[in-house]
Amino acid sequence: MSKKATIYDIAKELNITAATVSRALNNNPKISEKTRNLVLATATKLNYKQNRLALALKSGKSKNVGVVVPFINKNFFASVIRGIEDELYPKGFHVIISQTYEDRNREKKIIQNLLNAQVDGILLSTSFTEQNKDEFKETVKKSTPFILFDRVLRFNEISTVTIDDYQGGFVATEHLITQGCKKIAHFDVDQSIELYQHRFKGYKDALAKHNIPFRKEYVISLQSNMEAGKDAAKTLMNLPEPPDAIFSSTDNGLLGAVKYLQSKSIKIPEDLSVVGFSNEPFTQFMEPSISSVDQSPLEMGKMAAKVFLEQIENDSNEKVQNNVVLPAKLIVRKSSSKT
Amino acid sequence: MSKKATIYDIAKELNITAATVSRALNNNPKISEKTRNLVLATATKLNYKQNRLALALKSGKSKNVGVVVPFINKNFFASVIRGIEDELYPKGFHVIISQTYEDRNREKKIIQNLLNAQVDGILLSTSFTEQNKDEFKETVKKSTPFILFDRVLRFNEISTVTIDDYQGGFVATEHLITQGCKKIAHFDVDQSIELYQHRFKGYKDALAKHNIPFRKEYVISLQSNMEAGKDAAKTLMNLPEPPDAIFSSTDNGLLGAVKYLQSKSIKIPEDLSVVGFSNEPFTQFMEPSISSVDQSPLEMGKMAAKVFLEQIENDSNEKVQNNVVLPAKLIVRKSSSKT
DNA sequence: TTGTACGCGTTATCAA
DNA sequence: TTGATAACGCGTACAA
Repeated sequence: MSKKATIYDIAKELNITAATVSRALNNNPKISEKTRNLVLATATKLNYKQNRLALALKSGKSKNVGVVVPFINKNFFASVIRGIEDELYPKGFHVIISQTYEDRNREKKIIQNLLNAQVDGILLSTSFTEQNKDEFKETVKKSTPFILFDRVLRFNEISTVTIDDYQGGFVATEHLITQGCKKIAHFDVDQSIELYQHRFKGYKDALAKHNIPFRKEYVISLQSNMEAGKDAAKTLMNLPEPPDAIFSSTDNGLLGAVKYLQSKSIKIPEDLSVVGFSNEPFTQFMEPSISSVDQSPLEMGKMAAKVFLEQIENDSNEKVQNNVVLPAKLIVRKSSSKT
Repeated sequence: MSKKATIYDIAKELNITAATVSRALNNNPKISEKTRNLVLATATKLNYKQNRLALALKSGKSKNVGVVVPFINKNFFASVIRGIEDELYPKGFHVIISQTYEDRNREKKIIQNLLNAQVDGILLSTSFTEQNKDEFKETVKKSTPFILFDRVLRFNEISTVTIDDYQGGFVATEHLITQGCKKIAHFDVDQSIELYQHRFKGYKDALAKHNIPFRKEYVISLQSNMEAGKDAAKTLMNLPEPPDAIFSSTDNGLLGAVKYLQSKSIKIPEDLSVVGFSNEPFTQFMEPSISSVDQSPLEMGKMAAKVFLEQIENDSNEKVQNNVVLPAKLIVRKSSSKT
């Protein structure tokens, strides 16, 4: 058996026609029990396997979905993908992975590419921002369903899955206040990205609720990496009145800050309490362990997949838009537990 | 433009035939410059995009490769996948991800599934072991190229990409000896998996080279998780003569051990030095930071992809078997630096 | 240089 | 109940 068996091979074997074989294989009622069994028997005998490509071409459904993220090997995205896979694989879908490196041009190419591959849908965490929303819109105006997750842009026709970043920012900040902190700084990343806007707003509103004045010198925008975090911490501590807490929208930035503070013998949480965002794995193993807001990536992936499934079931005539917001859970650890 | 444009649409537009359009699009020399430009112009005008499915069915090449790993959201595998993607995407391949959860039955189904999808190759880290090598062989005896990486089984016709686990085990152990450790324990995981055999052998040979007697009570087999690591450390420390070092084949197991040792106020590295394996991200952020053997997952992914590419270029008549062994790099950190 | 005709593997429609 | 035929979108011998 050099070549793969087709329905023609099994038709020839039984002196019937391929159409009949196809019917037998697909549980079509219009066929005699006898020939069906015959077909099934020779199918296994010839080790026949359905060719998904042919089926896809014929049906117009490839049973593939594209998943596009900035980086595959970041814990958060890897876990989201896992959630998507978990949900979609049992339904017979294959997941095609691509990464953008946060490069918008690359993202456009990737989307085009996936569309050419006739994927049945695209789940993506975009690197486009409010500034280039229109450009993004152009590459998306297709009949193929798009689901945006985590890093999203809002359009009337496109479903999104996010966590409640506002609530996350609010709860984290309020927690620090409850611990007795009064001078709470904030690490922001990029206000042209919705989720950072929301975290920032949560922070501000929590301060306001507790009558703590907002000070703009306590807010630093930084890249999401250790070096930037170090610099930011340094800047803060050189202030005439340094903060007694940091709520960071990025765990990675916070990591750098913590390392810097420890090098300066500033005690965490006694001298300064910190809470991060993302619940990166390292946060729980550090000394002290770092409090962080969990984004439940697995659930987010599953939810994105579910929204996609609903979308393609719903007689595609009218698009159902669905904006799911998952809860954000603050995980309190030593870095913000003074008692 | 509700429907996607095909070559027929653009043919009709120009009153030529689809064949001519196809030629123009594929840089076929047998065509006049004039019609080519005409075709190209209307192609962009109609927003034509090649249907990969049809091409795949026609050519027998789907330009998809399957990647199968135990878990997507483990740092090591996520990074391998990233390496594969980095290498394959520029060559026009799409990467289809699947995870087995270390379930052999699931792995078999996944492979079948990918084969039905007509992937051009499968790169996988298998959950089959020496004991069920034959069963694995059966599901693989296909014309589709298979590349095994990290967790491999050896067959004459199948290429593999691994790191030098033996060398990793050897160097890690010798490093501990150099640091003055004389009673070096070993955390093993599963001797039916080749890579753990090799690490174990490296450990033993390093001891032998330095005339340190091998003690079998110093070797513990455990699951790759924190709880198991805790128990293992406890067992070791309750020995009449507890070790002064641990070389662990698993970072995760070692993590549990370190936590246990610290809870017992055993100082690392002063009282006991440790070296792990995998260079998991958390190892560098812990206090003390943990020495570990790096597996260069990115390179492994790239290499697996390269081996695959060679394989399909080579006029598939004779299979080229290629067993690549990447170097293992010991990363020395505080947990094994006494000076 | 261009057109005609066919096949890749399936399924769906119509006839028998 | 089964067979013949067309169609999905593309590339490519072969003929013109």
